[in-house]
Amino acid sequence: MKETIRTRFAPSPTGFMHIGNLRTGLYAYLFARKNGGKFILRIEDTDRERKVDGAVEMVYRTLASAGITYDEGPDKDGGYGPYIQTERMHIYKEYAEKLVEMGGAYYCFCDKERLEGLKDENGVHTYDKHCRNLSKEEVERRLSAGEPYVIRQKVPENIVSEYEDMVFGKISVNTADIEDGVLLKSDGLPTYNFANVVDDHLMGITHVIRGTEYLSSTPKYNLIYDAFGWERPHYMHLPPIMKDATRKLSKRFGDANFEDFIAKGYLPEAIVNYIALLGWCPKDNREKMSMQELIEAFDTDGISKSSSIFDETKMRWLNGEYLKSMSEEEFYTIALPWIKNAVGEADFDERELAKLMHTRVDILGDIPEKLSFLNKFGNYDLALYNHQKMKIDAEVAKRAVEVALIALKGFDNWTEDGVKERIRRAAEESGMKSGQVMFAMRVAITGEPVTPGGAIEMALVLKKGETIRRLEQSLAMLQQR
RNA sequence: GCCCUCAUGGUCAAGCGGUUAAGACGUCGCCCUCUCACGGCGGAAUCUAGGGUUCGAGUCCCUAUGGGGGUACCA
Repeated sequence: MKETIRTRFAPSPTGFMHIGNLRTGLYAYLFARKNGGKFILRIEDTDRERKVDGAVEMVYRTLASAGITYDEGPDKDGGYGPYIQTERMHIYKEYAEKLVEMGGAYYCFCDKERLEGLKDENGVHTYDKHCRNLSKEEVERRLSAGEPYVIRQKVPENIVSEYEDMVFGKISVNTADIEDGVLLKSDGLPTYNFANVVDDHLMGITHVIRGTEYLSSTPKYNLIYDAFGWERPHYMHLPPIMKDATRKLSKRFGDANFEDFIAKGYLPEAIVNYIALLGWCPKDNREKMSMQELIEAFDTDGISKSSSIFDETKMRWLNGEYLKSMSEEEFYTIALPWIKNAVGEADFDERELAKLMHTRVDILGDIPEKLSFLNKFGNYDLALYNHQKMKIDAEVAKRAVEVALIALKGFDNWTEDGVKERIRRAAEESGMKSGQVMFAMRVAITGEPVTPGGAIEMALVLKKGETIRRLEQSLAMLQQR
């Protein structure tokens, strides 16, 4: 029987979840789901210095919002727990000692000063294996004398350690380039590397999916698996997501985290969809895909080896596609809070506003700016009336605005057809083109060069009273020039 | 320094020894049109460089260059 695939996502709770991190989790999730396996969440919180309060909750919230569900985790026991690293602390020492017994590691009593002295001209130091061959007796003696120690990995000398990465292919490193790294620190806690290997093994992880920063150190981890006599997992290393050609997306790049994008008015599905495409391409080149479609299409083959640059412009577009594919009702529901926020106390028809916004925004955060004309009207530049193609300028506009004002002042059928027809007739009667009148009217009642809709739409949204008031004010401005 | 690794338009990318080198975003132009947007149509723009291998190389090999990562009692 084929083994059940188990992948894990192991974030450190050091703040918000950034996009690169989330993508790693997403791929691990997709791979597990695609292959009918299990996806496990493990919290790696051993770095007490960088630990941030509330960050674990943030991980839960982000995954839930992104639609990434896990089968096992801190709050979902699957029999391989605990799933929080600090709760597993007792395990590592035991395994480190066991490894010493098995000959894969050794006690080291070298102090900081000695280690410092090992640095070469580049400030890089490589441990000289000073304690590697201490006699059993000496180790016992020093241990019982209470000397501080660490446990180091006993890396086999001069062999080539290699493995087959699922995206990068064969990776091989000569052990001469691998130092006898610390597995257990002098405070009795494991180093990340060691904790990772032990946890992955104990949790039955079959496929380790993580960033390329571990690509070249994986042979070292494999040697630990070997020393324990454990089966090595499969590895899938993912290239980084960059901010630009030379800089990785980092937590310092403020907007690169999930929550901020949500706050800017992005849809979680769109973010997930976009990041899925950063570094992976489905066989059929589809772009807009639901989570279910991503799961079905996901394949290791389509994963790229080179890093990719995060392009918010494209994510905006994708988000816009999601918005546009919504029904009027759906869009209204999610846009309402943003519209309310833009409109404030003023009384406008939010459904109409939602309709106007639907095809005009890529992200919900664009709404307030697009609706600013509702509550803001005052002196504007009369040059706005210049439009060559419409054959119009302020002089022509004066007549046009007057025509519109007269036509609408006593008019009560304030509907799209009603107002439109009225303006059309009035234009005709005055010998002007209806386009000219509408153009001028639109500017006259908004004071904006660009508006989310034409004169009629603006008039309907502003309602009669405000429309007339603005027409009068604009006419006065035009007459005074 | 040493080790690992990557390299197709501005960006994401397809390509798997023979292609007019896809597609998408962006950009530019046109159409639609009361501005904008939506929608439709069209254009410009890419194989880092040099050596091999081969009848033939974006595709395979080597070198250089550039980028990323590692080289910690960080993760």
